[in-house]
Amino acid sequence: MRVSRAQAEENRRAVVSAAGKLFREQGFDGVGLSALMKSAGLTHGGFYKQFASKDALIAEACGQMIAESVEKWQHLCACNGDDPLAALVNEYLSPDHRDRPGEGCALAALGPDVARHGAETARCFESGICAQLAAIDGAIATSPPRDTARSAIAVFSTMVGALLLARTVEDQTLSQHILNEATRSLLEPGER
Amino acid sequence: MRVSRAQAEENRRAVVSAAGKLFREQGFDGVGLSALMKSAGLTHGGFYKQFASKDALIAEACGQMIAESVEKWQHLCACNGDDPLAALVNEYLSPDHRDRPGEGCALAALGPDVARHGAETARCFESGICAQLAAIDGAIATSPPRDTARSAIAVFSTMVGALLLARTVEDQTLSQHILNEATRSLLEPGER
DNA sequence: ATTATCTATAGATCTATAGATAATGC
DNA sequence: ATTATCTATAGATCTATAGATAATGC
Repeated sequence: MRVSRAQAEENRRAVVSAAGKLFREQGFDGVGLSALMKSAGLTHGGFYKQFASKDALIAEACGQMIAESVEKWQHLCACNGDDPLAALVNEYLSPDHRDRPGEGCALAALGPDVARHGAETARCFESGICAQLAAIDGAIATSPPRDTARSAIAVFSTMVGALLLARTVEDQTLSQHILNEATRSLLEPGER
Repeated sequence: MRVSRAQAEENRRAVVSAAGKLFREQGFDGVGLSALMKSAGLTHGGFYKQFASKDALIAEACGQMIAESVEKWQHLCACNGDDPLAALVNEYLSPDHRDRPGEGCALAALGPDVARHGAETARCFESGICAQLAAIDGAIATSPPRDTARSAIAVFSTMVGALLLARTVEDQTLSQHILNEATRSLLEPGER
């Protein structure tokens, strides 16, 4: 039943990865350790050899998700030097991102869960938010001027809020309209 | 042990009201029926004489929360005829609203929970969102022109997203900065 | 010999139900 | 007599732990 040290480490990574997906889809309280371990191909008994508690896994999964998001944003900016802001906004407000919360922005999927949880996960999200704000600041400076020159905080707020609205609404037409309208308001060209 | 019909109806309202507060504070999955009934001054055994299931209560509590929000928004607009948009934004992005999710916007507190839940609660939120968008549309038309003439969807998205960010962040200074910056971007005066 | 994972289980909590109780309302 | 609420409990699930098992790694 024992596996090699390398395999064990990969198993551990698989658990953290499965946790990231399942938490975003169903919330911290919506996933039990049994289902979680099963989703990583293991049984629940082995959990506590890898993690001190469910909260410890939550903290680690959050760190992982945040790191991935920030990296993805920086990559998007680097690959779209002529208009990085458009790249970020179009990606973030795409139907694909809306429909796959398990692989998307942890803040939009778990924000309220994090606010209810301990300070450790909150601080983790905070550093991610700051990094994403910095990415937007950089993107604004590099991108062509818009009609409505807005701060990074205003841009990010609009993005997160629009995604939340589009996910909450049932009517697909309205949902798409929200994404389109938010995108338009963030990217409409200016005269300067 | 039995109470009068009027009292029973008031007890029922107390349960729905307590549910609205506790759900917003701790999420649908974070509150058990036992704690919920206790918070309304009753024992858990009586729950199923009043509600068909926990899901039924969730749907009813959501309807109640949405109705209260919409009414509050309309009242705010009616009482601030000279600049209803400023009234809405200042209220929504106030530290008080940020710090009391149990009495605040259900969308910001429960958006992801609703998206994970059944279609019934989602439709309930959808009608509330439409009503709030209509209120913003009316407010924009009545309020003085802003530098950045934006659609109701963009304004609402920024409001919801900023509240979510301000609640997630741990650092109080940053949290306040988010609220201030979003408010400024939504209300800075225009020339027209 | 060590240890990653497994099966089994403890103790708590959750949703839901059953039957008892006692005050209302006809 | 009806019924709103109570106590008690069933059955499922949740976090966490204990001890068994079998393959790794020295």
